[in-house]
Amino acid sequence: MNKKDTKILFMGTPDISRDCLEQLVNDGYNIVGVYTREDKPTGRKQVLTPPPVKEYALEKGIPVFQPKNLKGDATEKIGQLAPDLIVVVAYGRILPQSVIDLPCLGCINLHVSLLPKYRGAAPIQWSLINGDKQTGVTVMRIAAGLDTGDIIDVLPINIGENETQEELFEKVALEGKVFLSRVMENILSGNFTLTPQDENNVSLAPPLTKEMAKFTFCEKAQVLHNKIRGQNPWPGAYFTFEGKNIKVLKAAVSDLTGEKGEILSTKPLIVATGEKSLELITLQPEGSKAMEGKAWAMGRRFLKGDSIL
RNA sequence: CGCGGAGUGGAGCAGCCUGGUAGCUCGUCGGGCUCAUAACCCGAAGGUCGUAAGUUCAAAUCUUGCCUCCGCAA
Repeated sequence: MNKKDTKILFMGTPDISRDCLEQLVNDGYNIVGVYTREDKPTGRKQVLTPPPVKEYALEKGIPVFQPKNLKGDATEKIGQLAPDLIVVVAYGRILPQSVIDLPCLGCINLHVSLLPKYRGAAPIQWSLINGDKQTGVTVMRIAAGLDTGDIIDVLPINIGENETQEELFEKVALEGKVFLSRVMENILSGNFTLTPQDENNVSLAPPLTKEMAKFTFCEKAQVLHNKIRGQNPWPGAYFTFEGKNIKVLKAAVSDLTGEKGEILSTKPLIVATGEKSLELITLQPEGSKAMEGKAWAMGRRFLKGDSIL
């Protein structure tokens, strides 16, 4: 089968999905439709905002579908589009078996982790929080269940020591879409093998929550640094001080030591932790804009030796 | 009308309640000290206090409208 004749149904929601869809369009595939999540109210004004994938699809004149689920009527609707292949990138829903069985070439999914590690919604975030040195993208054949299908191909990607969630996402999207493009060609030419996932090494990457984002200076500096970069920009790791939440956007581990929570330096702002200390480079107090750590320290009139535990 | 915080020299804040000469830490510039420095000392520049109106002899400060930024929630 060649690209033009292959009818592709694309499913995805966030930015990385948009990038992959764009790649497929540029590659010349026949995208017969795009499935994405419903528009969500966002921002302070609760404005209904479409997902990135939808915006792009509409721009390109591709039909967009946003059903609440894929069962029953929705399955029938997909059948009418008669796709040869369904490509899923971070759609946010699990496909029912009835849909998986529809396309003759099957369904494939691009997942941003080295499966079977980090199955689920937030693989990038967890790889950073756990301080991994490497992540990757996996293309697999979709099976019923959460990211459980047989692996078609894998692309490892190294993680920089100070890389944030935002930066890593961008890098992974960039490399991932090219990788997807290559794997797709192999699939069309029948040039691929299926490798089952090793069930003994499965781990999950559940969605992050605000509660998890809270930290104290009792933890180790390296652990905190990983939490901070893994949760920037969302949900944003924070600590509380005088009843207010202080979000830390950027930090670095320092070798200085002291009592937990003790301010070891105000210029730059360095706070002692459970092990070593943490330089707070950029932070954002509740109700304020992001600012330099030292600026916050000046405004609060901190002195070396004060504790902010 | 979802809840809330904030707009004061380049940065972060105080002052507002109890109206009456614009303040603090930092930065910038100049000079000094030092082997040297992100350290220290001396000096200088830089602000129609978001905006409009009202009250008053007098408003950063009190009242009201408007604009902008942000946190929470979604």
